[in-house]
Amino acid sequence: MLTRSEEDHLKAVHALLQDGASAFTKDIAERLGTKASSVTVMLKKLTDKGLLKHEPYYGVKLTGKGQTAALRLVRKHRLWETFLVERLGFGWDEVHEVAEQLEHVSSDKLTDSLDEYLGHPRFDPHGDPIPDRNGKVQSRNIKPLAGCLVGERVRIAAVKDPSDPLLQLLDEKGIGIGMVFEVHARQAFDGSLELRRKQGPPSTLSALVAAQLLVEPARP
Amino acid sequence: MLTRSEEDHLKAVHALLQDGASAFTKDIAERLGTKASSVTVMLKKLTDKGLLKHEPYYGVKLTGKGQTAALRLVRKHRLWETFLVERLGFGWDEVHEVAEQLEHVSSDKLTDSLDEYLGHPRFDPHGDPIPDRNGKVQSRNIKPLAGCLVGERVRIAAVKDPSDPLLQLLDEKGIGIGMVFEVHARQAFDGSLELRRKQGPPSTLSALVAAQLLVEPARP
DNA sequence: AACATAAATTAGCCTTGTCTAAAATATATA
DNA sequence: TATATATTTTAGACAAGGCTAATTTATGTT
Repeated sequence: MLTRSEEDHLKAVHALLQDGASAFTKDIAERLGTKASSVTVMLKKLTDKGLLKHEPYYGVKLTGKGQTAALRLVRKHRLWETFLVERLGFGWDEVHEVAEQLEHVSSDKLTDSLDEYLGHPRFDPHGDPIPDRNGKVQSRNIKPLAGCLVGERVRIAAVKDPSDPLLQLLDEKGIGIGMVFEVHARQAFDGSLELRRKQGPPSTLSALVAAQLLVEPARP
Repeated sequence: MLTRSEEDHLKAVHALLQDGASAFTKDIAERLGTKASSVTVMLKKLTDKGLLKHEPYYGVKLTGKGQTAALRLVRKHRLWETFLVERLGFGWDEVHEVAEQLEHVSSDKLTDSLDEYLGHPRFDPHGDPIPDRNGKVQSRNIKPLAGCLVGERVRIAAVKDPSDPLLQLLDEKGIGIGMVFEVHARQAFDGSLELRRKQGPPSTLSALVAAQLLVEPARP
């Protein structure tokens, strides 16, 4: 059984390793709002429990056991986010903090029942994949919107680092997961993009925001 | 903001005071699976926070603020139990432990959304009333014992017309307000009922007496 | 009244998880 | 290569919340 703090550290490591990056003590601390010295202690503890490999002064890697545990947490987090948005009517920018608490409730029966109740969703409201009960995630052909060519037709698949201000901005511009756009123009001087949708007004996005949006190919 | 342990103690006090009984340190400890000495410390802490009145060596009472906080916990607990049973298909005997965890999730928006999602239920799967967002509890779901079915588990809530001889009779049979029984058998020919309690001997009541007793559903 | 017993409290210790400050290590630069 | 800097780890302190053991208070009995 893991404590809440252990779970938080495990999830932070998993999140940092996600993008192919490596997980450093200071990054974990920053992500959790604690100090590096505290993280060191927890890393040792999780290593002793066989959840990760921690070579002092070098990086951290997840063991198979740690990977499994981390994926269970991710699964719970994203299932709860889905529940909050789809059933309780939360905005997609209001769910993170609450899901952060709900994910620590430990009951396999609860998790699996919720999964079934929601119809085994494979992606959460932010477009991130939900691991199934065996830890399998559905993979997709996604890339940053910023790298798309003019004329490409794409579906918004996910938000890379979903911060509240960013989600709110997207909400204001009427951009959400699952929506389909055509890249209509790119400003050479600042890299901003103009998107067209089938109906409704076009939207202009800064290069910075476009780099945060992950898209998948969409049929015309 | 209350810690989880503070919430647990507050709820224990509230539960003990429910039946008109008084809350003693050792009872709280027993209920929480801790030691009396630990409880004493927490009682002092909650008293300092203005949630209860604790006269050392005498009892504990809830302040208005404490009552409000306790009712919010009860509300969350029972709403989650309802959700688990009605939506996720849990058995009524499987929900307590999970609801015990879920009730500590702090988000008013979550609680109120859940309440609305469930259609503002007024009683949980055990028949216990669910306080509304202002702490109001629905007048209880009471009915004459005489109309109960064999197998029902009920708490004695009131005596309809309390005459001295009747009260004396009940006293002799060891029956009082707040006690919980299971209706174990009904004699067809005269309508008399046999009641079983958790410990101790069974009691047989005439149909006349059973008509005088008002009961409410009780959890096992 | 005096004493025995039960319950509550206090005192002191332990574990967990955090912190700060100091020491150790790795890395970049002159 | 030597050294400056950034990062990590270690050492020691502290608060929360639990425990045991000893003390205090209330209550019941002779």
